[in-house]
Amino acid sequence: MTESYIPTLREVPAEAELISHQYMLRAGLIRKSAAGIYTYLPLGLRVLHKIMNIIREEMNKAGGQEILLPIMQPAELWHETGRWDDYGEEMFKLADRNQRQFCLGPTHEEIVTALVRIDVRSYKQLPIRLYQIQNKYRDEIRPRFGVIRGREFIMKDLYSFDRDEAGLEKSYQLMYDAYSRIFSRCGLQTCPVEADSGAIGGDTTHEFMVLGDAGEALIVYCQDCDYAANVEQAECLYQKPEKAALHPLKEIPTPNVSTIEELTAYLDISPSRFIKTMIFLADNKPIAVLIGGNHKINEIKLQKAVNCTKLELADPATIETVTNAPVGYAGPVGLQIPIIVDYSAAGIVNGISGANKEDTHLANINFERDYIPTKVVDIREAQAGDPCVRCGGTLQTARGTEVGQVFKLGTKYSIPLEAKFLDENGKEKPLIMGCYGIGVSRTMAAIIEQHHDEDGICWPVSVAPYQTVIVPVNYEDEKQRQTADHLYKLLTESGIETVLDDRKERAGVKFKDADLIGYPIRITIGPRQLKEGNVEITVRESKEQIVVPVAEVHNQLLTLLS
RNA sequence: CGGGGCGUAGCGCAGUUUGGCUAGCGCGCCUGCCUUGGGAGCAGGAGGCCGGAGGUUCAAAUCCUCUCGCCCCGACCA
Repeated sequence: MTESYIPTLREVPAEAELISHQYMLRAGLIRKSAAGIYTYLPLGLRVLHKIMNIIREEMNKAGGQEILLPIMQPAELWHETGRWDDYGEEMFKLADRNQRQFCLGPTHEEIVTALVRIDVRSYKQLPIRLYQIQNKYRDEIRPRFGVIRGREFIMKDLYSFDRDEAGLEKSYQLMYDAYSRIFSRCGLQTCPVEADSGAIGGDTTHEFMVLGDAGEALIVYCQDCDYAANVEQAECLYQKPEKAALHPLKEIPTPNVSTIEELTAYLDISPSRFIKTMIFLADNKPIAVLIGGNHKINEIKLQKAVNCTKLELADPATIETVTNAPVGYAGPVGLQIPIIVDYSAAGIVNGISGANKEDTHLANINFERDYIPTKVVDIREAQAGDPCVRCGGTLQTARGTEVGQVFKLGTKYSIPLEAKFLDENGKEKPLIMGCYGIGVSRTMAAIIEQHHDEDGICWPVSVAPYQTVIVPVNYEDEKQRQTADHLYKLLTESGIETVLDDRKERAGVKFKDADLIGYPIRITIGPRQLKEGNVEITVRESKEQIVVPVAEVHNQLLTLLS
């Protein structure tokens, strides 16, 4: 260890907020090079390799074949699928000396499809499942949480090519199952959730979430069945309108009261009685969006509902032009722009919304009587307490970090890139694709989030950088040194990954570092036990200690590590 | 990109409001002594273009302008 590069830090670097980020820096696993870009130090790299090997084993078992695609990719391919522009600012773009355009691959669908179209001609060659473990580059708006959202990160991505939907279904299921095994072998508890496919595309997709408060994603899950979904995707049920007599419209003065929160307090009426009217710009054209006052708009669902490529909240000037009133007093009655109505708003009888007039709201607004909806759709964000779309049970929310995602892509890439094959009837067909990613570097952080205590990391044996650390209390002591050297040699030769802390440090320092780094097993060699020919074995996670004769250490370890 | 904050020794920070002598503290690092079961003690030491550029001033870590970087919240995203 005196010759190892394991620089631990006593103090928490100011930049790190998440536990996993702090421990990765302190335990000497990573060092930052720029925002969202990290160097892996020897211990960090060992963990990474452990995770990669688990992934490789499971991918190979599931019919995957490893390849290595280029990081630098020509722009032409991305133009063919339209993603050169669609991916937008998030892509690192560069030009060579002749001004040919390239990007640093944020993902590899284009290039792998272009590969397969060269060589695959016949249904007899299918299915094909190719994967790689490779760096990805995404110019994130905001890199954060250390390695969890980096601009350079390591991903395993597998692409499946099948002849038909049934084949895709099989590939998808194989990957789904492999992912469950991979994460469980890494010691991670994950929860697969239905998700939105974002810039990758396709219809069916699941994300594998590591649950925890630090997670960036919000998910909903059903208490009564196994339904779980990212809120980006989670559907909400249509609610039947209340049955009540319709009252005539009535203006109510609301001076300087415009937010739902203020209105609730000012009028002493529950938020669910309000119809929130928001003005958006969909491809730069204003639309009004109506939603129940106690709900939030899910912009992803909204964007799909209005089928636009750019969606943003309207600026105050636009709102004033459209509603003839300052921000905060928009309502559906009399609006001359398309009105998109969420289920939650459509069901409100005698609702309250803005009057399109400064300092005024309108009461007793009713669907179809007072405004004609352009569309009635599900565009709200699911929330705790909602009924489950599957079984009607009650939904709960939780936070999660996404460590993997599986997509059914279909022909989104094979058609524009003309990746085709001949079926047994000699008919030309596009390949049916799926893609399956695991954030490898992020997985490492997620494991720490789930396996740590106040002293440091508690690595699961399967991914620990080393399984065992030998700590002689005083390595200068002749007897201790002999025992330590003997055990180190014995264990190493028997295939147990072992570190010998031969540093000239006081025992406390060595213990602290061992706990911080999180070796699953520590063997302590001290004068007290050594007098009797014994050493102490400590299990990091449980802190359980046993005293064993030197001769039995090896056997004990085999038991503890299995 | 909007809002907030921070750049001073490897790490954590003080000093900046109110300009003023050689820029400090803790940890870490080096040497020696001592110590050796949970981040010891004593003594000595090395280490700074005070993020960068320009300006104001007799004088700038400190004031002004510009710039670069980093962190947090949001929008966006895996």
